[in-house]
Amino acid sequence: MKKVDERSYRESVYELVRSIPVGRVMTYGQIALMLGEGYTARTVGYVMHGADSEQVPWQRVINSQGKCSTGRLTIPINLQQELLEAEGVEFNAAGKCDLGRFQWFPEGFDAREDIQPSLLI
DNA sequence: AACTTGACGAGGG
DNA sequence: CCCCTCGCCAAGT
Repeated sequence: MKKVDERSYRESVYELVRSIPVGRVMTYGQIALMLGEGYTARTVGYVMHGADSEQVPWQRVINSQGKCSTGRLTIPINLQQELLEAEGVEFNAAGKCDLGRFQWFPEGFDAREDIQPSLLI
C-alpha cells in the first residue's frame, strides 16, 4: 500500500476536505495524519493553496492554533475568516477560534487515540 | 539531479 | 506572546 488508491495525491486531500460539515474545521496537520504516509501538514497546505474554491470548501482548513494562515498572496486578508464566521465559526479578537468546539473529527475516528494530544488543544 | 519554496507544526528560548 | 530552528514532502526552477 503506497499512496492512496487510484486517486491522485491532491484529490485525496480535496475529498477529505469536502467531508467537513458547514461550520466545522480541520487542521492541516490533522488531515495529514488521517491520510497517512506521505502526507505532512506542509504538503497539505501546499495542495490546499491550489484548491478550486468552486469545488472545495478550502476555508474549513486552518492551522493547529485555530487561526487562518491565508493572509498572504492571492487571498485577501480576512476572507477565510469571514467565510467561516458566515457559517457559524467564532473567532476572538486575535483571529483565533476554539478548536475544542469547532474542530471536526469524522465518525469512526477516535481523536484521543488517533491524534496526538497536542492537536486537540 | 540539486536547490528552493510553501495556506504547517512541534519544541525551545 | 514573539522569534527561531528543524523536520517534513510535493512541485517548480
